[in-house]
Amino acid sequence: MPATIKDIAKKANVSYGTVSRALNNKYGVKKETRERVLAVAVKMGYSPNGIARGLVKKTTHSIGLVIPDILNPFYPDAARGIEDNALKRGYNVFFCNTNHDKNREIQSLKLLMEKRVDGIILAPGIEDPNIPDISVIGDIPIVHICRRCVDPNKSFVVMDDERGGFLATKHLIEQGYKKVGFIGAKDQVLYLNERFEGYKQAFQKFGLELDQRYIYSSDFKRQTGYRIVREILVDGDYPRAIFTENDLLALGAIQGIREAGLSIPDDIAVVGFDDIPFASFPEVQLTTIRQPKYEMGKIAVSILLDQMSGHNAQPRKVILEPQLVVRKSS
Amino acid sequence: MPATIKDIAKKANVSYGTVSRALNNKYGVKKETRERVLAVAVKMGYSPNGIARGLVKKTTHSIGLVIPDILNPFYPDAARGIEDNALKRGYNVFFCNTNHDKNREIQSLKLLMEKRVDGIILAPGIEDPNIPDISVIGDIPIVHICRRCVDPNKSFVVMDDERGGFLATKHLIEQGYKKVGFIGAKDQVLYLNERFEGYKQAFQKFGLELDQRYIYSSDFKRQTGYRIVREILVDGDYPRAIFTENDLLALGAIQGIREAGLSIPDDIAVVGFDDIPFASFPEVQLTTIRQPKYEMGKIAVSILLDQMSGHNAQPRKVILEPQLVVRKSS
DNA sequence: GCCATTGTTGTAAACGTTTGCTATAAAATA
DNA sequence: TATTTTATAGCAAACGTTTACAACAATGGC
Repeated sequence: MPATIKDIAKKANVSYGTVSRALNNKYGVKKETRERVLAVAVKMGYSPNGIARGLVKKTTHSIGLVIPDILNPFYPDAARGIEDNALKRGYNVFFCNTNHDKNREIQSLKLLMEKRVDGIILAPGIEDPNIPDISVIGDIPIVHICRRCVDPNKSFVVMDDERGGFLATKHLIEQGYKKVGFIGAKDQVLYLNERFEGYKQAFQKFGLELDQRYIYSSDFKRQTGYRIVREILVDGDYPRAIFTENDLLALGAIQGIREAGLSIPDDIAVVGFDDIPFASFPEVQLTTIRQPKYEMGKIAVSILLDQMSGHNAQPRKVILEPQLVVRKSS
Repeated sequence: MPATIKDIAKKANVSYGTVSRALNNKYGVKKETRERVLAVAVKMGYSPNGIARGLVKKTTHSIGLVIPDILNPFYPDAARGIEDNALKRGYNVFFCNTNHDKNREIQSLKLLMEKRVDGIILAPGIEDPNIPDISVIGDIPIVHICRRCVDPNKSFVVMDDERGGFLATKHLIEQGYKKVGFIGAKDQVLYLNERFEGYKQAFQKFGLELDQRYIYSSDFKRQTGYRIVREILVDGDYPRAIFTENDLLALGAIQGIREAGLSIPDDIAVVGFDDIPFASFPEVQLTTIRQPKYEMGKIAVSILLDQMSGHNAQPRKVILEPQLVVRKSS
């Protein structure tokens, strides 16, 4: 329905090849012809058809973004870093939220492949036993964020999660806590859980014994943090400090602790991970490990664009430094 | 680079028209031929080229989503409702965040137009004097959310914001507060600010005089709510209750009030708008007006899809009911 | 005044599909 | 057996661009 290049050509009395050249500021068209064509184009409200263009140029100027949970405030921040920078370079981003559902992750990647996006940024969800099959995207450039990709040929931008876990746990131990618990996805996950590794490492470093009773398996949801804490508090046998794999879990835990009539950090200290905006609110004041979320997205885009251009395209592995932010919950 | 329909045709010894029919389960191809073709296709790892398909079918199976601020927790919720339902029907969504920047909104819409998305869901940002020009999208179906579109031919899904503002203010007045203030975007916005209207309406209904001193002009950011409150508290002349245009402003206001050593709701009561997840956290317990965010996104998608199908395509104006959620901040 | 050069424009193939039309062979009908 | 119907498959146009190549006129050098 919108005007095409041929419509313009007819109105301007030139061939449509010339129109294309005029519109794209290509060399080889007389100034006055170009101006006439342009005038006709704006008068007809011409909008180039990216689909047709994509077919011949084999590039769509769009990238795909796959994340596991848009409701986790970590991701909107990263998404913003990605979208800001993509748009700046003229790229649109296809956005896919998987709810940590592996099948949906695959489905999304397949759709992105069919859409022939020029590149993909993937924040994988929880892994599950049927090995995640990234191969559905053919050889579309991809960069992983948040989680290292085992494939040595693929780029990623991650935090040093192990160090983050270490810093958090070390902080708690140094505060004098002996019984430091962990809440996180230690089981569902096939790959190494680095934050958990860092936790264990801190114990080792300080010569403390790991107590399996205080390690609680969980997903990434606030409610789960809440539920676990309520359960262990009725038990009576609970740790005096807790390191949680993300801030949402920490917030749930804090709620559980408070509702049980205990105080933070006097009865139980809590340290989270991510530094989502809410963590800094005066009502919360959660000690946590800061991730440069926006930055992470931004870097991922520029790596991806390098990869797509073919220039500077060797796989890059970026590991960002975590930062302990001490607030009042510990 | 990926295998095309012609590659398959060659391998399977049929014409490429037949391959297309086989792949799409069209009538008119012998069962064994179809199976042979399908086998070749999976062996070659065929992925249909949506670009080429889009060119001939004039439909891309993708929709655009334009929102003003992904960092406001209201929108991820709505985005999830949109993406869930779009994906269910096989549609991908192009995601655009505008940071309340009108130029960027236009740029995003233009890009979506070039990408020839089948439909658009738009949550407009703050309006500004140079009239927002939606016409860049030609006649792509569009449905507005969060804000009513004046064009009678366009669909929208909104809350009854005026009623929401009324309910919030009424609640405060009924609690016995006489000096009820307002923080929100009363100035930058050209169109009628319905929440503010509801606020004024409540005053009228209770026969109270509106006090201009307690009406504060603001954007939608938490920091702004904080700043405004700090300013008015040093002033000394401040309202005893505040209705803010959204929850982020309320959270900022609460922080400001607490940091000034005042207590909520004893010294100042606060009511927000949106019911973002944090509002219900025990640390916050913000009284607010609930918006059915996920639902809103979901409805928008189904209206849009109707519009796109041409069936059931008359413009629909959906106005959802607000719900007052009383917590501890009032 | 002839040839080479330059600047401008037109022509047509290509991108990877879908689909209406035609062609063929087999099956059904007369 | 001759004719019509049906099932299957091939052919080619179309979608809206980009771009290599050819065509042509005007210009300049000799």
